[in-house]
Amino acid sequence: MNLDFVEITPKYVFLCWQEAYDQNPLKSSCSEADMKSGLVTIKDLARELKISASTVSRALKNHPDISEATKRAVHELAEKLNYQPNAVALSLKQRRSNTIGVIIPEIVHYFFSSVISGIEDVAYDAGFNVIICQSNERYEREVANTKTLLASRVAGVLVSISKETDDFKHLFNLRDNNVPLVFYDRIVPGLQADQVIIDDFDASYRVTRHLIDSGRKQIAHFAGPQKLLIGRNRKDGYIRALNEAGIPIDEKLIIEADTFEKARLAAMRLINEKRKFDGIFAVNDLTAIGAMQTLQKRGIKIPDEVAVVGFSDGRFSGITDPTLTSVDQHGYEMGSIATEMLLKRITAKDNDYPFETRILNANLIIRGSSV
Amino acid sequence: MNLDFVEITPKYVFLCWQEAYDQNPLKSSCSEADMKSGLVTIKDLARELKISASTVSRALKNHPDISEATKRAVHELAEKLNYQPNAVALSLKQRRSNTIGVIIPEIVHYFFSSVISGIEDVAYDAGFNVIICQSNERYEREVANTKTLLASRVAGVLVSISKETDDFKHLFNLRDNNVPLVFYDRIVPGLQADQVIIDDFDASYRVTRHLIDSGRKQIAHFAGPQKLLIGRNRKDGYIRALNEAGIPIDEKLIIEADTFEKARLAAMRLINEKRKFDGIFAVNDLTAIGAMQTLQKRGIKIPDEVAVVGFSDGRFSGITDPTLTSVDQHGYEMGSIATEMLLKRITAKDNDYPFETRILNANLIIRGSSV
DNA sequence: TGGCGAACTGCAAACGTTTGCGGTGACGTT
DNA sequence: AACGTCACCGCAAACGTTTGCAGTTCGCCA
Repeated sequence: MNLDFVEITPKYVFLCWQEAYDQNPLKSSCSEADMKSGLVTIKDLARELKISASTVSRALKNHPDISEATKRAVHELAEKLNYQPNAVALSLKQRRSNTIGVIIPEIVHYFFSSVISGIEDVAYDAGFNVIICQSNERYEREVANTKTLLASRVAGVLVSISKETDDFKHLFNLRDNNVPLVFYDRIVPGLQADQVIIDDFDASYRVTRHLIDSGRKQIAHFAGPQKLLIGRNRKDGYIRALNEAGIPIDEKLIIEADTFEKARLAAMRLINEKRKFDGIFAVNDLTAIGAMQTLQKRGIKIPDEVAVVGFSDGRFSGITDPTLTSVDQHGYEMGSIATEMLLKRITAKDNDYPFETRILNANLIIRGSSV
Repeated sequence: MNLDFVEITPKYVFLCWQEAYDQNPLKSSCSEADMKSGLVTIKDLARELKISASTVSRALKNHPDISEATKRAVHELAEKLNYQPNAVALSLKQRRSNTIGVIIPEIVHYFFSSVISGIEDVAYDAGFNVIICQSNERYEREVANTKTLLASRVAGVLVSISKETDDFKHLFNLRDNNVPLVFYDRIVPGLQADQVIIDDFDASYRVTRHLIDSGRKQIAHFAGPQKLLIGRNRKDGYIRALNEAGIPIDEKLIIEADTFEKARLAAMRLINEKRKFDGIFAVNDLTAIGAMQTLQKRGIKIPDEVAVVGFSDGRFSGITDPTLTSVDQHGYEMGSIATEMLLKRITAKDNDYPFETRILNANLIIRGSSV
């Protein structure tokens, strides 16, 4: 990490700035109440108006017991002194914060950042904050995250487990402390809980069907690791479609290759071994793009000679040439739906309705690489 | 948003799961103390051990006043009952939470999500939580975000302003309430504050120098909007390099085009108008990729006939053919450095040391499209 | 026997809210 | 004159911590 810092005042950066904005017109004519140190509190308002804190509290939320005159006075002063309710005091009182925790493997992925975006939007609309914890795919870190969230007394937690995680005590710990839990994308096998996942099997099935329907007969699959659920489900969908169409499975056309580089090598091998194939279904977009590049370099026309389909990785599919047929994983929707499910549990009076599993049907998006 | 939900129990999803994990060995032999409802508190420990809460509190942090015996007993019980300190009570007491707020335009961008990642890692190591607020590039939302963060009594705020924002009262509001502020990437003109930014001018200058040094003489610039600072700075760096090399500026070779589609059109136009050019410096990677595609479609060899350089957008540069020379914007470092600056301010006893502006030198990464 | 540290531990207040309950006038009704 | 009603407001406790200060035991020494 060799960064160079230039500690000078930037000359060219502030080329033509307006005058300094550095005078603030607000906060001019206020009494001594808010000058102590921190922010102004209900007590400050009460002292100023010579009424009790309870009255101020009630007035602020328009409780019917309070006279119009008092309400007006309170609201006016609150406005003037720029009163901001102290959420942490409230959280303490209610024994729960209006914050939901998110445990996420790695933010820096299009899919996961879309999920966060969906979470954030829904939570925001419901008046909830979200605190984000990255596990960085580490089990230890994930455990620490649950402790942090527990300490913050979050109202609920959304979690997608790390690749390392195969012990779930920390999650049970959350549940045992009555913290509602919703899993998204990477769920915990066998744990009774709300969860929302993608129907990988169905999506892969439809991808393969699409290739078959457009006349392809020898379809290769660049598969993901078979120890991962998504790897298995995607391969199974592919096989199912082939079976249904009466196309025999050719094991030589199924290659475990889930990265850009591996895909290039795999495609190279297929060509060098002179295997016949007229379609490739890759387990993710990067893999598909790697394959495409190799094919094109060998002069193979896409989609005329070989159709290529990817899976999900976000922003890439639109910028390849030809554009890449792929599957939309609906990260944003996954995040927003998971959050809705969580909020439902949080606000439910009796929390013992059955757990729900939502399976999102990923959309096949047909682009130039397959038609 | 037409999503199909399959509400059935997934048949194929749980193919070969192990037995249900759904028994939790913990939380078996505990007294009635933690059975009330919420989590176990210091008071619970105190009641159980028949000592005062103060003693428990002190014992937990190994205060020298407390006897070894008591400490041991407390720690043991805390462990047994799985005591988790209540961070919100602490926050209330300290009149400040150990949380830092982040205001970010849009999470779903490689650059910004890297920034978050950097923030999260540093904050985590310092024992701070981060609560994320997306402005979605909206002024209104940004204002609401500051209110939220103020209500949560965050210890400090990291902010990158939205594209809409040109009124900064809400930020002054934060500052007036003694909330330390650090700006990253999108700073506020003229506001005295800590900030960390990228040296766009220098990076562009070096990009252009690189093209010149490798023998290019007619270099086009696909520019960003000139009302944005980054647009101007990047163009200025380009011009400076040309000037220094004694190459005359050809206004016809400077085209405002900052999207994939606009770049394709712009490249098309250059070709159709039969302009001579042997290099393109694009204001971002997508633009560069759009240009590359058009060139390649017209049979122009990259980099032999025309060199192409992009700027920063993350994951794309490695997967094009040829791979794209670009500039690494160091999002992660920007996030971590900004967080370090913020933490320094938060923990400083006297907070009136001068504001600091850190300018990160973006790295030029030379790849296949320019050599 | 009284005094004096030393070694522990507890009391109580505070952080900023919310809320059940009780109180105080004013006014109208018997 | 006594009572009830109504509208409005305040008391106090609670949420879970921390911390200055004030005890309360000791043992020890003079």
